[in-house]
Amino acid sequence: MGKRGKQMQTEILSILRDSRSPHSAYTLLDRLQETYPKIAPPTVYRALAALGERGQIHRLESLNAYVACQSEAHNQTSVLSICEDCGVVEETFEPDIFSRLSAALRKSGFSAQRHIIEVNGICASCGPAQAAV
Amino acid sequence: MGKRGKQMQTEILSILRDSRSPHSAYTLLDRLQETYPKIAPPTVYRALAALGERGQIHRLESLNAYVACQSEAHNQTSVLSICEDCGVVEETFEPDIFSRLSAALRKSGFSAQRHIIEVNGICASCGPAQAAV
DNA sequence: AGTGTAATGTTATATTATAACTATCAACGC
DNA sequence: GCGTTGATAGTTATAATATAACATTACACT
Repeated sequence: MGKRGKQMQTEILSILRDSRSPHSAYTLLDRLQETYPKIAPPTVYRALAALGERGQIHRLESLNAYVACQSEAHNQTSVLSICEDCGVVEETFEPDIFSRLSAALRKSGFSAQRHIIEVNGICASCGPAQAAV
Repeated sequence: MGKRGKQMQTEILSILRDSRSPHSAYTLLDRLQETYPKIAPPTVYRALAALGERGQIHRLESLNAYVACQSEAHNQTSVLSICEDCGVVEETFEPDIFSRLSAALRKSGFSAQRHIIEVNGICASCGPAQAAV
């Protein structure tokens, strides 16, 4: 990994950390182009791939977008809950659910390697309890 | 819904049911064009949307692809397990896991509406037990 | 410096999805 | 029957996401 790659990864991570909402690769590209006018999509995708491998970001498969990992312990599989109202993504850890899931699938001979759990709904700040206030 | 729309939906459903592996929208488009040479992407996407709403197909968010629902009871949320080796997708029902997941999120005020659970791994036919045979 | 390898840059293009507009057709009141 | 309306489908174009393929640079080692 060269200097430039690291730099891009750091920039992307800081953009993602500044907001709890997901950003698409092209939103990130636009942001990076403010500083580095000439970068192209592969640069962003390479940085995203590197960050993803280290567990520093998560890809939201249902949105084709990316968020920063909110935990210290990267590479822990997590549940990503997405508020349909405000767009905020929260990360929660439910190791028990993952192991049950793996166990359930193992019964039919399936060996789980990667779990993708995304839940759409309404977050605490947007929910009816808040709306009523 | 007109005649043509229904026809497309039926065709797509039968293509998807003929294989347990996911098909992309454009693979389906190619297949449909063998019979209806002039159809365009929106036709396919409209049919997929209608089938999806009725729970007759599932979209694999992590693959941007579609499979037929394998259950009689559509609209039951299911776990989709994807074999990384042969590509086959199996659908399993774990209502208990979904309710635990919703319950866990509810603790932090999140109200779950839609669960996306996809698991990548190796299926029974491709697993080490089989490889050893 | 010279060579080999990995990282980055660049161009082009593939893949997935939808917007926006037009045409068709069926149901309805007249 | 005839026009009006609203829903469905067709068409064209383009947006959004992602990667292939190749050129260039940087860097480590000799």
